[in-house]
Amino acid sequence: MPTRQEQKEQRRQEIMYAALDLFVKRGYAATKIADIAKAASMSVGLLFHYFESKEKLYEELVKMGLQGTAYPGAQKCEHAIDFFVQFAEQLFTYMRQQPYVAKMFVLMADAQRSEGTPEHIREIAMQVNTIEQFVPIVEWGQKEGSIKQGDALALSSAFWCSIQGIAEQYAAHPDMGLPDAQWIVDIVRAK
Amino acid sequence: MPTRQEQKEQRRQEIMYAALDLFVKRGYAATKIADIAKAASMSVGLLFHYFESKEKLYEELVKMGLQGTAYPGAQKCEHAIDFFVQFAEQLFTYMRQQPYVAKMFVLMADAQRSEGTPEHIREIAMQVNTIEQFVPIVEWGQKEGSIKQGDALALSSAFWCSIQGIAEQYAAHPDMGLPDAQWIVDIVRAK
DNA sequence: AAAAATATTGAATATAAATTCAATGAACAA
DNA sequence: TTGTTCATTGAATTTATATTCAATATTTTT
Repeated sequence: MPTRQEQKEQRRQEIMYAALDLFVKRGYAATKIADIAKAASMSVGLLFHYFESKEKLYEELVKMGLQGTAYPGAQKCEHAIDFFVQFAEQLFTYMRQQPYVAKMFVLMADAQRSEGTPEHIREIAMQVNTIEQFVPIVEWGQKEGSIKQGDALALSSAFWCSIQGIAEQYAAHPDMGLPDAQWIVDIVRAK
Repeated sequence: MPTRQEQKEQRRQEIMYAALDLFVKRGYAATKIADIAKAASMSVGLLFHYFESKEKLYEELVKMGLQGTAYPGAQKCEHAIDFFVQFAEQLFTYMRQQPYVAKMFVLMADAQRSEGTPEHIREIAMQVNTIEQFVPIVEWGQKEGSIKQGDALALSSAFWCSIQGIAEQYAAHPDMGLPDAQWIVDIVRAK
């Protein structure tokens, strides 16, 4: 028998996962509190007992996304290209194992990109560094010969956006599966 | 001096472009009629003089997207890979030349994917054939040796989703530019 | 120029969705 | 056991936004 504290935490989790799923499938604005409540099998009133507003719930989700998203560093790679391989394979593995990883990935991107996002939430979402983190690694790989030539930021961006697009597809239709990570890494790989 | 018919058509266009821009930047649900009206420099009432509802406006946009999206066929390519090169380069060229191409691209994908889309609109959006159209070309290229091996549908999907992700980024931040089309084609290219 | 048709506006209304709340039930502490 | 606190509900309220409308201005037709 779980303590009341645990129960409470459990409830909050349920709400958050239900909201994450719907926010990703329909978008934040299109998702009704009533739908989230239904998905979490509870009344609207109870949902508000746990979260003071829809926006606050969104904020909590984005904060959770910020935590969970500790991407693997460029540990012990002989070649720069190996970093990208590791990165993509690890990410895809997580996504396959835990559906919420893919969803969170999409949620964070949305929060960053959409003009509809309340400013203070966008700021939180912006804290995940994304494209920029790849630039130095691309540059290293270009010197070294394992990464193709070209504007390093543009290459990083192409890689990242592709993963983004794939994550969106996967979040919406997990049944379709994820591609071979190597295929995507070929975007940056030297010929 | 334009005729009234032309004026009317002009007005409708203005509204549609304003709506396209906002739908893409914020999402359909998050976009307020009042915002569209302001972006199109007209009153809310006038907007309703031209479109009977927000949903109808959305529908018209999706129909427009269906028209405009006559993708180039696999004309006269010696190798399958050339088709993908042509396709990506042509698409990127259009996107660079006409901002609305990238926006429309994103709108259509959203309309297809989002659960929030009214069913009859989704059906219209679904008529653009996307991933499936690539499968036979991938298969041809695999026999031929110009496309890498692996599940043809998965490969097609990876290619398409990547372009999708890049288009989304570009629609939101056109200033960042588009990558070299060849980089993306490398997803499917045989080594 | 007068009449008719169309364009345009913004405030009024209707609708939809978020948020509150008073009431009830269940668990806990005494 | 009994009182107290927390969980839970759904209907009532508030707020946000789509939609309507009556009034006015402009253009076209006769």
